[in-house]
Amino acid sequence: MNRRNTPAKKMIMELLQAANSALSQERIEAEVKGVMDRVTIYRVLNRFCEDGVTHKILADDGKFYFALCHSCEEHNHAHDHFHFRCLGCEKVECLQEQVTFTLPDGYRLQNSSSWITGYCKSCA
Amino acid sequence: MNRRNTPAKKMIMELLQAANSALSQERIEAEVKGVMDRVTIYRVLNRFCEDGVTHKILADDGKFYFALCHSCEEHNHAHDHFHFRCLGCEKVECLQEQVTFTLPDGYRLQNSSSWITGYCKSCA
DNA sequence: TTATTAATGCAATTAAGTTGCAATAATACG
DNA sequence: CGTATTATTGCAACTTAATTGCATTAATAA
Repeated sequence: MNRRNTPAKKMIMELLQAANSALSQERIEAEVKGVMDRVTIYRVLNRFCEDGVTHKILADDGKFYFALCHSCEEHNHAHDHFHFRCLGCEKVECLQEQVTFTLPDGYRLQNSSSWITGYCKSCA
Repeated sequence: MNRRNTPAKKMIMELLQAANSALSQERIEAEVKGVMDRVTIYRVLNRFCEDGVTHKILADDGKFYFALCHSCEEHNHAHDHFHFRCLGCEKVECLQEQVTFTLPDGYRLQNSSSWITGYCKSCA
């Protein structure tokens, strides 16, 4: 199952790199308008995730956002920071701010996900 | 538009009170099995929200969970705590643990939502 | 006891994402 | 370079969670 280098894949990768933030399928679809099918975008993004070059996070708007893995170790994506979703430009970014908490006694942690919405510097 | 006291409404309210945690429509539907329509459950729950007796929160599984308002002031629901969703019993509960963070300069806060998944004391 | 209209049930729709399948096109190999 | 292999694509159809339209039912005010 060797991956192939297709125009769709290249274009989506470029968008992710240029954005320097997490993008939703919806957003990418808007950017590539008509160049490729809706489903292709989903499939390319999910393949990126399988390959560990991106990860997807479910935002507090119920949609998935895809971002390039930078500080993610293989199959252990770093998510212990807050995610910010701008209601203006709709960009999603990772904040420096770490998420910290202590679980009640006897609880076992599996995952955590913290979202902040508002307006980013340029949109405020 | 005066509200009426229907069996559906009563039953759902009792479930919410008994649960002492946030419930999804799915969960409520399972509990009332066949007594009322799926859509009715959604409508009752959403009316509760309109009336300020419950609030709904979108969990990190993409589903809405409804909980009675206790420490919520009118139209200003208190959410500055972590929410815990148990992967075993599927219960959602509010933790004591407060969510704290400082936004980068120039950012404006609108809302925040923090979720932790794992196994609660009885399921661990 | 009846009239008003909120609430319900059922079918259909929306939104985000996934799946099946035949057609297309990267790429490995002779 | 030409061909075979099979990953990738596009289109239609499906899934899941939730909402909407509309005719019918049933709280409740009179």
